[in-house]
Amino acid sequence: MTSQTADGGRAPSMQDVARLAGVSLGTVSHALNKPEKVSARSLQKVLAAVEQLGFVPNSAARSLAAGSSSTVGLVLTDIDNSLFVDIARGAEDEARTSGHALLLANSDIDFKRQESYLDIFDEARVAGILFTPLNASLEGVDRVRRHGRRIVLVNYAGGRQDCCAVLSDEEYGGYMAARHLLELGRRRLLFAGGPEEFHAIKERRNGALRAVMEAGNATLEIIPSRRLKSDEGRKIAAEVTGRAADRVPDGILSPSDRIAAGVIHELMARGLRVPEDVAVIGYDNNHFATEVAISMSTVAQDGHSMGAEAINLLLDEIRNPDHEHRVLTLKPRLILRESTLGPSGRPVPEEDGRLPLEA
Amino acid sequence: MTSQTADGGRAPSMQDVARLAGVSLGTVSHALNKPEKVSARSLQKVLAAVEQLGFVPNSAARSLAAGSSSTVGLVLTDIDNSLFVDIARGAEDEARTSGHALLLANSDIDFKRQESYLDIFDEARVAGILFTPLNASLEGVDRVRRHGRRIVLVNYAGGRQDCCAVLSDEEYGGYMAARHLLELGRRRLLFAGGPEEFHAIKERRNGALRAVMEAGNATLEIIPSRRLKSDEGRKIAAEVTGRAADRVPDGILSPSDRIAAGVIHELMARGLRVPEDVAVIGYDNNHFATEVAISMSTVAQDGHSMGAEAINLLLDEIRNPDHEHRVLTLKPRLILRESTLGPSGRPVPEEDGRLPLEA
DNA sequence: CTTGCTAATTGAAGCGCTTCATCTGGATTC
DNA sequence: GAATCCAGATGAAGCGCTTCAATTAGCAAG
Repeated sequence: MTSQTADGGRAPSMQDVARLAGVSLGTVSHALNKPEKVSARSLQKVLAAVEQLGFVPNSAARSLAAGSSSTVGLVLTDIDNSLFVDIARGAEDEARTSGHALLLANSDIDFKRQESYLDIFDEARVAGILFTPLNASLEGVDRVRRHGRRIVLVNYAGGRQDCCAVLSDEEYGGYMAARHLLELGRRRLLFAGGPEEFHAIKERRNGALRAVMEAGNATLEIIPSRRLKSDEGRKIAAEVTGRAADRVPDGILSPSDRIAAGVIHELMARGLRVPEDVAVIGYDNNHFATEVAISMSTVAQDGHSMGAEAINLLLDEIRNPDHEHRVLTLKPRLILRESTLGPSGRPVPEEDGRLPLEA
Repeated sequence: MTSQTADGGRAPSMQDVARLAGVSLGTVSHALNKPEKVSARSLQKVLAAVEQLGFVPNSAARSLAAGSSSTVGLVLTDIDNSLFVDIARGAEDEARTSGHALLLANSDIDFKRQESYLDIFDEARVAGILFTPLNASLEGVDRVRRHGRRIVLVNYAGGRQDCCAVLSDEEYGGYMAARHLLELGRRRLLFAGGPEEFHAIKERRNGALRAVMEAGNATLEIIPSRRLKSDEGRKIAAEVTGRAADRVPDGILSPSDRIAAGVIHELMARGLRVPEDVAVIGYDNNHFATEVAISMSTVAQDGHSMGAEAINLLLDEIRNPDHEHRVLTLKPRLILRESTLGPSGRPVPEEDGRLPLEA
């Protein structure tokens, strides 16, 4: 309770604590880090002194002396995308249970920032780094690994097998989405939007294609777009509704919820019924997916698990001397809502029998 | 280019660089930190050695020796709310221009996490902390300040004048929103949703009340809700549309875009026209505010400026010996879209003559 | 009362850097 | 050519902690 204002400016050090408690420096350190190695009496005295001085350990000194710190750094691509928010939460929860703090850095889809934050964590000698890289390049990964830093890739790995990674099965997600539309009886499918140079989007498209091929009697049209925003969806919806009736798609899947939201709203504005006339399904289960005019079916990647698993891989790499790198690929889940099922809109069991999670 | 794998495991230190470059330790340090104090020849040699060894400075050692680090910590309340995302971006941009890195920590609306991250930044002896506190308590602020840590409050300050803060004028935001509805000729206003114990929400309500009082011939009904999610909005909309025609509000303002989105969608689902029958305005200009069925009018707090200004206050506190604490209160902006203006929906100049920004 | 052992405690070495007082050597001046 | 300077370079002292070898205290057994 009692703690004194910084007299003399300097924050109290362990030395000060030791003096006040009448024990040696080493004992204070032990008392704070491995209390079981210290007599109850000393422990008592040390804690009292800590309290009285308002002592806060200096983590710079600690990690300098110990050779490494206990915080984990997470370099995020885009804090505005709820997938990454979920990843951060999952990582944070898991890190916390093992006594590690998680610090975030947001690269904001900027390659140079991404690299610079990698370096900052590297310089800070963090216990490890979780990294959701941009497509572009993984050179930063090699750089920090050369310095002995441990790093786990999340959400994208560019095919690397030489470090741990947690991925989402994008191809399968696209497959499930298309297959769901096909099972609803839709045959003229449209894959709406997305820049093809993104690995994830290409995969989702491939998955959709596979489902359509399997079905045999269906078609998949593909209209790419440059960005992933909702106006692209509106534009695409406007275009296809202008067509002859037999060329209007009856099922639309989009690699992003934003685009899907644009599609849905534009279709409705033009008098088409969703899902009766056109069923629409998005991707990502963004946190706003239920705030749309009609709640949106989508493919959910379990960001929380991705973050948590990534931490586990990292901890194994840290603690286990004969650690072997592993790449975990998590299956996404279908989440069915009104935009494909209609107002009855309650979730139905998905393929493998589990109930999809409600957001 | 050439850099060698960690032989011997140990990362190369400045000592190693000095040896290889054939200069002293001190010279290496100078070359790296204040190159102008060093001859061109030494600089050359040092940089070459750094390159060859793949040397990365140890920031723990640096901040231990220097007494403080150059990173700034930002403790965020809720990474899922785009206001905080904007604050983070603004802070990050501004910090970067002055050579400070910004590390984020997400308390996820959890008081204990919030306090623990405050401590982590405190222990790391960061240059300063930006803090968006929960209502609950500001005791962590006092704790870290006692240790000499500098801290700037963002978005909420609980009336404190003894530290720097950047706030948003919530009362004025509520006032503007209500006043806008009144200027559209609406007279039966409804303030929809929000837990009243939140300071910001109470303020917004007070502002709305003030506008209605000023108008004289209008009424403001208030229906609180426990949470800020869209289903609360749907519930409220469902309730009021069930009423006798002359008791249905013709203008609804909500302290959150989520609630407003629920209101809009439910009204439309029940056959009411927005904005012809009921004009609706939200609050926060969340990033999904344009992904709604009809784009949503809202009150925008300029998170980016809040973050940037907070960094500036912090830097002044760090650098300026006769710094004085200041509380900055930023005015929010009205952003007018279809949900109050109708399909013409283009932005009109706001009160002070500036054009509202499009999201 | 010894002896032997373990549990606690101690103090010093060192982690990798910054900084400051000190020293060096070449250019400048008279 | 001696005296004066000053940019540059140097090396040691510490920053606050962890850790380890060495020491001491505490206690049961003989």
